Amino acid sequence: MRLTLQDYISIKIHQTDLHLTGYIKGKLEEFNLAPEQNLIMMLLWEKDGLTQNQISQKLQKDKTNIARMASNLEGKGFIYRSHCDNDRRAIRLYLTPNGKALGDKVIPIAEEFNDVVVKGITVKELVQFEKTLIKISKNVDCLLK
Amino acid sequence: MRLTLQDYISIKIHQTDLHLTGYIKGKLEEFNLAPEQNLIMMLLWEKDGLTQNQISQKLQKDKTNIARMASNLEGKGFIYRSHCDNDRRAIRLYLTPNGKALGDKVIPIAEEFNDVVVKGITVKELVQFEKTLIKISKNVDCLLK
DNA sequence: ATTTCATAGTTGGTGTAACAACTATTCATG
DNA sequence: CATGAATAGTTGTTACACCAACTATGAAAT
Repeated sequence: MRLTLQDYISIKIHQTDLHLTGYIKGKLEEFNLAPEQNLIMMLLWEKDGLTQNQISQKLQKDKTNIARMASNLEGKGFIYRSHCDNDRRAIRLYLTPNGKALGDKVIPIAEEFNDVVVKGITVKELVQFEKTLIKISKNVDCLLK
Repeated sequence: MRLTLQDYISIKIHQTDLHLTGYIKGKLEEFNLAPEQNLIMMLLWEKDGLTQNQISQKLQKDKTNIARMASNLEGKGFIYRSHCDNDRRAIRLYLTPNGKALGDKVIPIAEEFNDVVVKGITVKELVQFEKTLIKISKNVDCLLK
């Protein structure tokens, strides 16, 4: 029996992800911050001065994406980049005063966003959901070895 | 208490989606077919001659994306485009012999992909997972009104 | 110390997504 | 049937995601 597109769980996940991204994109628009750029900022608000490589690992993103997003954030005046003294290859990202100030406005929005997302979902349900997500991730990760 | 990035369910969904996309991308590479292009092909293998607008609705994608992907698929020789006789605005997509032949090879891979994704997950667990996904989608959809 | 390998980052290219502005056709209404 | 609204598609722009190929720097090994 042939599957229709709607039978593929991967497609449902993909479409949900697009909904989520679209939603948060709208929320962040007024701050001139794109969703993935915001993730870098979230890391820096937590710990300033991370290298691009550290950010790349934490966000599980390609280093090329981080480089371009960092360049973009620098252009917007939220961060500046400076070569690391110990290792001249590495570049550390530091918040500008503007970037620091932005956190006070954006962090509450991020937390409120999460509240909206999980509304009407019990803790138990969410935990089970995350378990299934992890199973799915692991099922396809085996390719990478 | 401040959330770390890993506490955001949306980020977990996003990263799982990226894993899935990366996996299927690898599987389809040898056929010169990108993941989202494949979705259009899946629809056409099911029912040939759909308009771009119909495809756009079925895939819940922006019409601009469909237009460009269709143009791409035409360039690869898998489909051809032809203005609809009843409505000169609309463009129908038709499989070429090459495109038809591709289905015999790719459809089994798509179904095998789904098998891999849901491996070790019970039907009950999957149903619950989908319910939660829908809840999450609905929670952010309210913005659109 | 020199060669070699590994690591951090950049650049170029392709493939999605989403939005705005545009053309061309069709429909709806007076 | 003429005008305006709606619809189908295209083009341009921005932001990711990923790959390959590149530079620069650092580390390891003989």
